[in-house]
Amino acid sequence: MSKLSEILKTSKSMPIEKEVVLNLFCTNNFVSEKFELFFKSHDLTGAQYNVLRILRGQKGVPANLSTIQERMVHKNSNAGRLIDKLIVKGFVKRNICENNRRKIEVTITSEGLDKLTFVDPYVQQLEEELIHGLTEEELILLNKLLEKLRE
Amino acid sequence: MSKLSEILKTSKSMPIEKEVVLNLFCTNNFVSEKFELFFKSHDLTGAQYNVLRILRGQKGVPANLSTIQERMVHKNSNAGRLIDKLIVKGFVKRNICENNRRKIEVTITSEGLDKLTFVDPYVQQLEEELIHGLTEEELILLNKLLEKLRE
DNA sequence: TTTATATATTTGTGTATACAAATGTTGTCT
DNA sequence: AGACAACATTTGTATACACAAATATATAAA
Repeated sequence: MSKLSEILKTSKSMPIEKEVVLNLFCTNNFVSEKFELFFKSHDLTGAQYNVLRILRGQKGVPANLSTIQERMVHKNSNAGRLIDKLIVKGFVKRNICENNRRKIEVTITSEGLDKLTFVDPYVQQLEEELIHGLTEEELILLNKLLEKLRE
Repeated sequence: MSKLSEILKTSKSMPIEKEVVLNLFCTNNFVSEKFELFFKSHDLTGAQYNVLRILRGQKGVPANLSTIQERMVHKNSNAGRLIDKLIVKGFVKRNICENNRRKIEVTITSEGLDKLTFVDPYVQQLEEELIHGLTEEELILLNKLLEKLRE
């Protein structure tokens, strides 16, 4: 089920630019599904996991909502409500910033850090599994081509 | 804003497998955003456009919901409610199948066909714009690598 | 014919996304 | 100080997605 024509259940050929767009879409779906399935089994979503990683990267320095929002890969999702869910799960805490009471300071809790250290190796394993068919050179090339597409 | 480190606003290096996954995600976002923005300006969504194309491909032969569902790139979305919206817009019509009254026969209307023929050239233009930075060989290579990732 | 099973679609519901408007806070200009 | 714009976050709302349950029809078995 890996070839594009099998996914689209069509025998028609199409211009290469359309093929690239559809291939990108399908491959992203394929990868995202695996990740979301995995995260779900750990009561997380991909976006939540990424926010936790951003907060860990702060090394204790609190981050406010707008910085979290702009660092998120999932640009669309609403950082505020996402943080609320992580608070309920006990993985982050929030305080109003003393110097600027408009801002909110978000920090990862030790439970959040524990969750990350527990989950991280499995994430890496999944990443390795996903790209196992490609050689080092192919991966470098793929990165280069994907980046070039965004220029 | 095309380099991954700029998007993630981080200077950290990361293992290549993580980079590939994030790059895939970001490039797909980049491309999808452009398409959805375009479709929105024509009162369509990407999924709706794809369904219309599937129906045109039927060349008059009605398609039932489950076939539409399995041919859709957007596997997650609900073909039934999506078709309802296209009916409201007048682009498709539905009938109960005479031979098997469980099934629903969906066909594209002439308004739907008109919409497609109007929109199609702009879609192609957008596709060409998106991939303009890559040579023919690079596109072929990218397709190959994306497909290999799904194996 | 009744019962059971498979198929095709519809509906319901909780969650997520997209975007606009509202709220509260700070800084600036007069 | 008062008015006003800029900023950070929250809330509202319409739409979309994901998944389970319900409905309706057809097929097969007893």
